[in-house]
Amino acid sequence: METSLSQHLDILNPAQQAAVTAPLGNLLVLAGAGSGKTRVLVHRIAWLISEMSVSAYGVLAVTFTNKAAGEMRGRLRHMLGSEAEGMWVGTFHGLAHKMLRLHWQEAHLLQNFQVIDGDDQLQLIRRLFKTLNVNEDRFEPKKIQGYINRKKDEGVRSAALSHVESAYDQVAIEVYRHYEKLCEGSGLVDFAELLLRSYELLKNNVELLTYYQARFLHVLVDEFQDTNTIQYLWLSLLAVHAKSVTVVGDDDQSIYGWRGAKIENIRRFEREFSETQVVRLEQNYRSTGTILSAANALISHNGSRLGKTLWTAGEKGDPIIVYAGFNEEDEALFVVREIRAWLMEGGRASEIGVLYRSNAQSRVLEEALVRAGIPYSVYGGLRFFERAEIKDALAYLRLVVNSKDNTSFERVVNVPPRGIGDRTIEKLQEIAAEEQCSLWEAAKKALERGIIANRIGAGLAAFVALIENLMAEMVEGSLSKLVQASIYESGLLAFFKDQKGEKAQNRIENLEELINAATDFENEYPVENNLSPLAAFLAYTSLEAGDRENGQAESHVQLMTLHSAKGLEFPLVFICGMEDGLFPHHFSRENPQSLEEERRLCYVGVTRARTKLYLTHAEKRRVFGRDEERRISRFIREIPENLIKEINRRVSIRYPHVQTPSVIPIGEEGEGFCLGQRVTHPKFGEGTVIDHEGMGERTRVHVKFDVFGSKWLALAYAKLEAV
DNA sequence: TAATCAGCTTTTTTT
DNA sequence: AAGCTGATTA
Repeated sequence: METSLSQHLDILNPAQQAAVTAPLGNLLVLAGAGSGKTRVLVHRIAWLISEMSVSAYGVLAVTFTNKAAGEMRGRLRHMLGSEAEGMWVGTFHGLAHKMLRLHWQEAHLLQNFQVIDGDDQLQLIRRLFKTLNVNEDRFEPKKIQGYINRKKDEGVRSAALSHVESAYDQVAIEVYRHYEKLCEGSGLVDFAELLLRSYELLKNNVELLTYYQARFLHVLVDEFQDTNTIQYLWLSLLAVHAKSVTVVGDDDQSIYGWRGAKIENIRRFEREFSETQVVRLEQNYRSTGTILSAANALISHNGSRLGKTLWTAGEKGDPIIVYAGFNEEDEALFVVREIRAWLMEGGRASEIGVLYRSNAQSRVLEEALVRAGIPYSVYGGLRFFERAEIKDALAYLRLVVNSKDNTSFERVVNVPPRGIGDRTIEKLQEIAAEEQCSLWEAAKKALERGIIANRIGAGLAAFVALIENLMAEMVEGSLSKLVQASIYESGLLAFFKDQKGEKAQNRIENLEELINAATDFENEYPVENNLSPLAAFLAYTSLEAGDRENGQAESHVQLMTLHSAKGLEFPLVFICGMEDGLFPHHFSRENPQSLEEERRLCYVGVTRARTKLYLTHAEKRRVFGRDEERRISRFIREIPENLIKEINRRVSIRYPHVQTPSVIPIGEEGEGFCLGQRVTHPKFGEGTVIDHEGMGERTRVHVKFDVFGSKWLALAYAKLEAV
C-alpha cells in the first residue's frame, strides 16, 4: 500500500501535494474546475490513513451526489483495499438517512418511516390545501412547497414561526404546521427533513452527539460551495472536535443557490473553524488555453469572488465556435452537422456533450439526432423511479411496509380502477378523522360495519385483501418475489396490458424492469442491520437511485442540462440556446445575485470542454408555441472576441415547421394513412384521421367520425379505407 | 364512476 | 406543443 501511495503522490502537482499532505487541522481547498479536486480528496484520505495512522473508522466523507460518493468509494477501495472499511462515505442525505435509521427512536420517528421525493411532497401539500380550504390560485402549492423547504433548509420549524406580519406567510406557516403533523402521522420524511431531523437528533442527544464527535475525528466535504445552512450546521456540530476538517470547493461553480446553497459558507468556514489553511488549485488539466481564457474572462464579470485564475500548461487549441441559427431547428441541424463531422474524423459519440439551460430544449435536439440516426441518451427529465407506473407499484409496497402511509393508500386504492371514486375516499377520510386512524384502518372498519357495500364494497374488499396478502408475503418471501407479486396481483400489469399503444408497452417494460431492479438490489446490497430488505429497497428508490441511468452511455452522445453536467467533461461540448432570456434565464434577470449564478452556470458549462467548444443560439425560437425574436446571450459578449470564431449560416434557409404529413406505417409499403386524411369505416361512416400511436400491429388511429364522434381504432382490425 | 373533451397553464435548474 | 384540470357526458 505504501509504495502505491508514494507513487500516487508523485503524479500530483505541488499544490495538490500541499493539499493532500497539509498538517492536521482545518483545511480549505479552493479547487478550480478540472484541477483534480476529487483526486485530492481521495488522496488526502489515503494519506491520513496510511501516513498518519488514522483509523478508517474515524473518517467521514461527504459529497452531494450519489455518483460522486460512489466514485469516491471506488477509488478508495482501489487505493486502500480493506483498509477503507468502516468509513462513512456518502451524500448528506444518505448519511443523514443512515443516522435516522440507526436512531429512529431518539429521532422520534416510526421505525418504518419512508422517504418521499419532491413529487410526493407536492401531493401532500395539495391535499392539505383541500382539507384546509386554501385557495390554490392565491397560494400555489409549489410556492408553499418552496417555502417549507427553504425554512427547513434554514433549520426553522413551523413552531418557531409564530408571529409574522404578512397574510401570505400566515397561510404558508399554517400549511407548514399541518404538513409537519401529516408527515409525522404517516411516517413520511422528505429530503429537507432528513437533514433537519438528523441535525436535531444530534443537537438534542448529548450522548449520541458525543459518540459521533468522538468517532469522526476526520471530516471531509466535497463541493462545499453547495452546502446550505442546515448542512453547514450539521457538519459543524459533528466536526467541532475533529482533528482534521478538509473542505473542497469552488465558489465559481456554485449553482444551487436556488436550492438554499450558501457560497458564504466557504467564508463562514474560514471564520468559524480556527486557523484554516487555504490551498488553491489553479492548474487545469482538462481544457485548452483558449477555453480557459474564455472561462476566466466570463467569470471575471462576477463581483465578490474569492479569486482564482485557472491556467494550463497545455496548448491554446482551437477557437470557440459561435453559431447563430435561424431558429431552434436550424440550431439543432448545425449541432448534428458538427457531430457528424466529428464522427467522420474518427471521434466517438460518447465524447460529445450537448448542454442546455432547460430540459425543454432537448426535444428539438433529439428530433434532429433521431433523423440523423445518431445515438444519444438524455440525462435528466424523468428518472426511472419517478415514472408514474413505477411510483404506483412502489406505493403498493410502501403501504405494505407502513399502513399509515395515507398518500400511498390514496395513490393506489383505485389504480387500476376498482370502482373506488372520490366519494368513497371522502367517506374513508371522514372515518379516519373521527377515529384518528389511517385510511387503511378506516377502510377495514368501513367494510366491517358495512358502511361501504355492494359493488364498491367489493372493490375495496379486494384491495384490502390484496394488501393483506402482500403483507403476509413480505414476512416469508424474498424481495423480488414481493415486488413481482405487487405488480401482478394488484392487476397493475394486467391493467396496462389491456391498453394498446406505445405508452402502455413502455409501462409494461418499466414494470418488468422494476422487478429486475429489485433482484439486482437483493443480490448486491448487504442486508442492513435493522432494516427489512423491502424497506431498504424503498429507501434506495427514493434516495440513492436518483442518479441517471448511465448504462449505455458508451456509444451515445450525451444530452443534459448544464446543472447535471457539473463534474463531467467531454472532448467536444455544445452549449445550445445561448440567448438572452433563456441563458441567462429571464427569471434570473431581476436580481444581480441570480444573474451571477447564471454566469457561474455558464462557467461550469464552458469548463466541461476539453478541446472543442461550440456556443449556439437561435435568432427565432418557438416559446409556448409562438415564434419569438431572440437576442444573443450577454455571456457570449463577455468572452473576448479573439477567442471566438463565428460560423456563418448556410444560405439555404428552411422555413420552420413545414408540416410533413405523418404517414402511418402499416403492412406493405405504400399503404397507410396521413393525419387529416378522410377515411370511411363500415359501421361509423366517414371521418378524419386526427391522431395515431404505436407501430406495426399495435398501430392505433384516432378518427373523428362525422356522425359518431371520435374513436380510437386498432388499425389492424378496423376496416378503414381511404376516401 | 369512468372516459372524454375543451380550455388553460406551463418551462429553470434537483439532492 | 403538451400536459393537466375541471366539467361534461355515458
